[in-house]
Amino acid sequence: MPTIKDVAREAGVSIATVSYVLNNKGDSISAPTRALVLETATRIGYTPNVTARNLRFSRTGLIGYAWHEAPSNTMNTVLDQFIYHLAFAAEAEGYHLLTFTHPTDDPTPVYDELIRTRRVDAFILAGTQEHDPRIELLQERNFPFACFGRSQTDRPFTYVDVNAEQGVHDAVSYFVELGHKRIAMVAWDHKTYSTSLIRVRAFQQAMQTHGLSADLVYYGEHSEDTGRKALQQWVQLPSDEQPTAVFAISDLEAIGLMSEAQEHGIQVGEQLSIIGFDDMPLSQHLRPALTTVRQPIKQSAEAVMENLMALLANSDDIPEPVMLMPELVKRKSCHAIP
Amino acid sequence: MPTIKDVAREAGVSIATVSYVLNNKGDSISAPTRALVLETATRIGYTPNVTARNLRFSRTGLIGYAWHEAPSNTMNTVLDQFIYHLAFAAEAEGYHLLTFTHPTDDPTPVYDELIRTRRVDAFILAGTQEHDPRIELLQERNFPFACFGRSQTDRPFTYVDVNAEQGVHDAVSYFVELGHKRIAMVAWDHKTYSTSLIRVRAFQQAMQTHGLSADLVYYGEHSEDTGRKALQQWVQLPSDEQPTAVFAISDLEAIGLMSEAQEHGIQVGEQLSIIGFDDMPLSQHLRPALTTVRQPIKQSAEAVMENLMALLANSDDIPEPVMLMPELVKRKSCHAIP
DNA sequence: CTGTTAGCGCTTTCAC
DNA sequence: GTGAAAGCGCTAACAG
Repeated sequence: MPTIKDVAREAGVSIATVSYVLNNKGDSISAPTRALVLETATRIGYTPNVTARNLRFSRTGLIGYAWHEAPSNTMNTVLDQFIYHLAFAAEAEGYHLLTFTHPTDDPTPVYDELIRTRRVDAFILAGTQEHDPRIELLQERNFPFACFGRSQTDRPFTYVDVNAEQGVHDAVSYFVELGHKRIAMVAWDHKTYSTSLIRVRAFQQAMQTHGLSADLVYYGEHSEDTGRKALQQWVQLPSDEQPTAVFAISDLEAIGLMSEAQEHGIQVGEQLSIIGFDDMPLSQHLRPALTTVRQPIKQSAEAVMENLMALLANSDDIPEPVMLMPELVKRKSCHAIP
Repeated sequence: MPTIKDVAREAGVSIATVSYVLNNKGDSISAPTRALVLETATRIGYTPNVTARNLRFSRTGLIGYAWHEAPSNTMNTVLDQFIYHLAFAAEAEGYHLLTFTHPTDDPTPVYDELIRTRRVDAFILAGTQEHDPRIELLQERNFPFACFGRSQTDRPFTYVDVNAEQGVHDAVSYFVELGHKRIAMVAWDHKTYSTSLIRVRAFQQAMQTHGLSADLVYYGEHSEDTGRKALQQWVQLPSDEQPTAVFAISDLEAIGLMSEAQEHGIQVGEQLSIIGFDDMPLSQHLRPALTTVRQPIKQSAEAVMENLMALLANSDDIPEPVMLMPELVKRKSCHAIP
């Protein structure tokens, strides 16, 4: 592999000159020399060694991103999409993503190691927790990072999040417009998912706004089965207490809900309206096609990168949080009360 | 951030000594000096700069892996799982994954650039095509790589693949055991997916082995809808020509098939047996739970890394291809012919 | 046993 | 206009 030295030798100039030409620096290179260097470089197929450059500038061109756990059994499509768009957005800015994994219960050592070895220039965090030890670490180390998802912290930090409250509100309002009064929700256990807390609160608030009671909330883990169990429970209720509409915290739960309802002979749509959250790729293909709150994942990824770039350009001033609006995608799983 | 110089100064020794101690080289460092250096290093919090080390060794500790396209609309769970396990396997070997994207139609320039800039030490390719331009490029450049998936090439290369033939054979044999004779298949267009060709051929072969005709093969793109369309077509057939069992090239098509069948009032399992391929996380939750051919994704990722490590250790001898066995996971979507 | 030094490939200040 | 040389942080011959 040719180095800058080879180019210099071939062109009969010094390595400094080659560097100047290639970087358009030192505006005092004669046109002929410049042309000669350029020609020689392409001729012998020279490309700068990125590691050497990195050493010089003490940067890496890498952004660290941790894998969310165990995609083997849970189907975390949102983050799958996020990382893909993130990779794109990073490349648009001349960066690459360095992906890594860490134990669920103790993520910080890996972050610390990556910082200490100067393996990456910054981190992007997704799936942030209410009190996220990673954020604390990064703030303490004064290391650049941007988040997808909010968190409780003492010091401000830059993040992008989806206005789930708005999405939940839209979903509930839509149900109400259709004449529903008994509206239930399937949620996750708060302990494990802070996202759930936000959405449940938004649900309660929205219901209250419409003068409805939010007493039908079923809690479970993130799984298709949770939707099933919720329905099984509600089906036991006296018929006038049974929900006519259900808002599911994610499409996965909505799918479980749908199948279980169908097995109970309940017509989803006609007899039971369902709205999900996330707009999984599969959701539009369900029968009935699932009405759901779609998160703007691509825009989120782009916004996170944008924030990070701003931070990297000027580490003193932390970009303001960005809130993106979700969109209620109306399909066939909701009908009006006759 | 402290450097080796700082340690040397603090400990009152030369940087060479520090380096020796830290790398356990030059077995001639006195115990006291060694202890002193070690103590100083931890005291001032020294960690080697990985970029400097990389420059010295002309390595990067990075393995390039290209994102499969557009996870936004297709649900490519297999590769999603693969990359996750790959990240794990890479870290076990002291590497990290550098992920990148490229245009579908023209991947090679990005690979070329990554090679020329020496951004990565090797590549891992997944979703290999019949004639893969990436493989040609890497072979020509003499750059280390390992594949998940076979391909047609002049020169040998190292790869890991799942013995799809065996999986298809098991599926068909299972149908036959259950008494099925009219067995259909949903497949992908060959042009776009070489994987499909392999599975279709295996299907035809398996059918032939059992003395059955493989005339019921429906071709479509990789989508849930393809399963639906296949069923719609078969339903038109005279009843004695309709399939009693269907093998779907992937679970996604099986899901479409199932829903469509159910909408036609066909009892999946009892009246129509279905087997999928891949064992998507959702598949076990379907009703009936889907019988499917599970690919050993984790083992595949580990085997690919193992091959790559062997190649990196000795680039002269290309590790033999590895064939992993899939497993027929029997659930509820297949019943015996009465 | 430990230190001096060259060098990995590149950028940039300072001289000429 | 161009080149010599220092230096980014680290390793490893080679001296002593």
